Amino acid sequence: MHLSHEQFRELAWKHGMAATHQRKIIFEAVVAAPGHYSPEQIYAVVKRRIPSVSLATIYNNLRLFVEKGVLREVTPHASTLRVDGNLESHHHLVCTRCKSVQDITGDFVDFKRLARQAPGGFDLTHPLIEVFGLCPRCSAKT
Amino acid sequence: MHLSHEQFRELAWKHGMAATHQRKIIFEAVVAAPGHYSPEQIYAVVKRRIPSVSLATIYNNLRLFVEKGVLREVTPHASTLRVDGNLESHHHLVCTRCKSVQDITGDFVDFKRLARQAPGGFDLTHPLIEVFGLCPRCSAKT
DNA sequence: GACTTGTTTGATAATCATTCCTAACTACTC
DNA sequence: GAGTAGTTAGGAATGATTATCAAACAAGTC
Repeated sequence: MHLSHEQFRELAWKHGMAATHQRKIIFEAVVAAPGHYSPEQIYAVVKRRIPSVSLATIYNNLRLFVEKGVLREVTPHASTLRVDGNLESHHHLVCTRCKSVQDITGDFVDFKRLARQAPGGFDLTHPLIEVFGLCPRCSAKT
Repeated sequence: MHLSHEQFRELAWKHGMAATHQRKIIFEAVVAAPGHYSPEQIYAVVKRRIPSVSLATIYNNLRLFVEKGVLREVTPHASTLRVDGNLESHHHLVCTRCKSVQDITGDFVDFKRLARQAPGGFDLTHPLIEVFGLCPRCSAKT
């Protein structure tokens, strides 16, 4: 996907960011990516169009895009490993802002339907569900 | 939670691991943790009972526990940031082994029920769902 | 179109979580 | 209780991400 300078400027404007060339190219690279690229991969793509670009610029702008709500983070997670000692069947409620995790039990997923919609071969014998939202504390801060 | 030496030995045995003292203390620390502790926090707890323990031992054993299926990882994630350029409403199917993420659309979550079971104050106005399983490739390898 | 101000960039150093390495130790077998 | 394979402690190494800071830039003002 390519945008005109005006289109991108409007998009950036709407989210309170200056419309720089780098930002436009990075945004295009992310949206055009077939899957979910890592910063390094995006860097490689952007470098083809702006050879002088710095990896730090990729990181800065990805972060900015996520903060401004233009893009979202896949599996938002605490920056460190967490393990689950709760051996009962349960799901998780994850706060996208502070990354806290609460356990939740209950039967709110239609697994039959899910299985039908999942691509063939995806093994859902022990599905775990994670629901993202805002915990009370972060929600209050807004 | 404290286990007798015999109880832990049996548990370890069942999962094909040797029953070392360190492992027992680490396991107890994780299961006793009220929330989801980080490796550093578990290290601090274990250190109170085994002052000479090394942080690497915590990491090694947490990884082992997860591999052997004794504990599970909270929000399994790729070791690097991923952003989502898909601006349509959709959910994710995440492979717990290779960490790949596929997009999935569809209506398999009962949000009313979920809202009822979520603790008060948790903001679910833009819920994202992530379903963990095994992608076809990893599922085939077993 | 030049001026100004606050923002962004690029290059590199710094930081943080995690893994690797190796010699010394343990659990378990016989 | 000696042998052996697997485990540990400790520190060095790695890899992802963030901080720093001087130079370049965006965008509003004249």
